[in-house]
Amino acid sequence: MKHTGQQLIQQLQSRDLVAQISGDQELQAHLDQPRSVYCGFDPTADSLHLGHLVPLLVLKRLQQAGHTPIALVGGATGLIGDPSFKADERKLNSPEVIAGWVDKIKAQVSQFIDFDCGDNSAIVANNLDWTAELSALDFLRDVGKHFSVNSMIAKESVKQRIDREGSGISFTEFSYSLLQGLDFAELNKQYNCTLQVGGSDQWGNIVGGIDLARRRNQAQCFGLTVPLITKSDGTKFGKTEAGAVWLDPQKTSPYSFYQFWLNVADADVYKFLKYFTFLSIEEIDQIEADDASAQGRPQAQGILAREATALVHGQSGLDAALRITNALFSGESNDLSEQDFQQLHQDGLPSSSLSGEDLAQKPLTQLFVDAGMVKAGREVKDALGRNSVFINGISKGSGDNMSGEQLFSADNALYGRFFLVRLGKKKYHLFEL
RNA sequence: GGCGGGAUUCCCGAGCGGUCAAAGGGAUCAGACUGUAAAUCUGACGCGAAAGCUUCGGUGGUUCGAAUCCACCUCCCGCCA
Repeated sequence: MKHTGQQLIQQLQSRDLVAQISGDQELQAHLDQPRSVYCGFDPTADSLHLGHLVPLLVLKRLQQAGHTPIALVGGATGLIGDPSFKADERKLNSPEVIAGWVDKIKAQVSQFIDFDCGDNSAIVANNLDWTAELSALDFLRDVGKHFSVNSMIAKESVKQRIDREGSGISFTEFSYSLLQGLDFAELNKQYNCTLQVGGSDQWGNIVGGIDLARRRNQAQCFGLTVPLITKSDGTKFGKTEAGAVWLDPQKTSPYSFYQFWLNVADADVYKFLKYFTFLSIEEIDQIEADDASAQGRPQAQGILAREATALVHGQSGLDAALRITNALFSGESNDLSEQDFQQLHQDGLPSSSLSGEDLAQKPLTQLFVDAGMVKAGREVKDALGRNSVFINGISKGSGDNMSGEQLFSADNALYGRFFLVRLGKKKYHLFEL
């Protein structure tokens, strides 16, 4: 082992990665030996998003420390839906849809942990494997018998649903924590897994699993939760105007991903460096000290953006993101070469082509909505009203809305076919004739 | 099964026959200030370039006029069984 359990836990704590922990001293001693650790990911969409990244990285950190990570994909639990701290009952997705998502999430999770490093190579499991054939009666007798409804309804994670006027909880969702408990007991039996990691909203479910493993397997298990990620301004972490920040490059391009990190508030950036990078605490402290003593813009966001993007999208993804960023945000974008434009397109800068017909008939508002730049024409109208729409660097106003044909004529294009449109300060789109 | 309560624009939430595209807050977008931050201030915030068009769970009805009243339906919640 590279570190003692105590060192390992202290490291995590120094990064503020520990919200709750069970059996403090015992867990530390337990981790002096190589152990198996699991974290579950339910397929609630076709991709994981930033919220999943912290526990996933904790799994990686534990693997680096010599433990065996087990990534559990919730093919079964995804069919049910976790009610923990959710305000409303959620609608169920079809088994076919979930099965498709399971495959995608398995692949994503697998990027982050090492499957080829000897004794502690990672494992991916699917809880559908031990629940699909389980009969309802067996489940009620073998699992349900170990859970007390009294304690389940007392749990904070479902209290809101039980107390709150106008909401309720179905038996299906209420039973969720039994399934998760079963997962822990099952992984304990199959792989001798003794630690579960999860978000702090998972604490209730994890504790349930620890109890079940003790009762069914006479095993002592532990839980560790990572804190809920918050932002200093109180808005939800991991959202942009386009919605969630996904790990799938098809859903959130490496460029957008990079930009997300670059725009993190100063008040959050050092915290996020601890969560989302593998830089040492000393390095992060040094960055913070340097920023504090320097004037102007801190360097932390740039470091965070590069580290996180490389971690999720690899060096090539980072390179593409940097190429676009440099082209758009430093210097004159009109200086770009023809090859540069082609590269931007390949690198994933949002692009679309223009047809003569559309240009003749549609106002800019409609053209930009069609291109996916904005959700509603109103945003364009608003921006035009403030002269903050730029076509190849030239500001356009409300009067230009109807003259798309002229604005996007070949004469005005760069290299006869490219238009780089900027809406507001940061939203770019490449149009091609 | 019985009895009550509810469904409003992304979210929360007012409205209870005309003055309602619908208060207020949050989120979001644009502008100023900046550092592609934060905070603050300004504007926008159903769709539409506009004329105008379509909304307040659904379907019918009463009325000159309905988110607001009536009937039925759907879904949700609570209490009791």
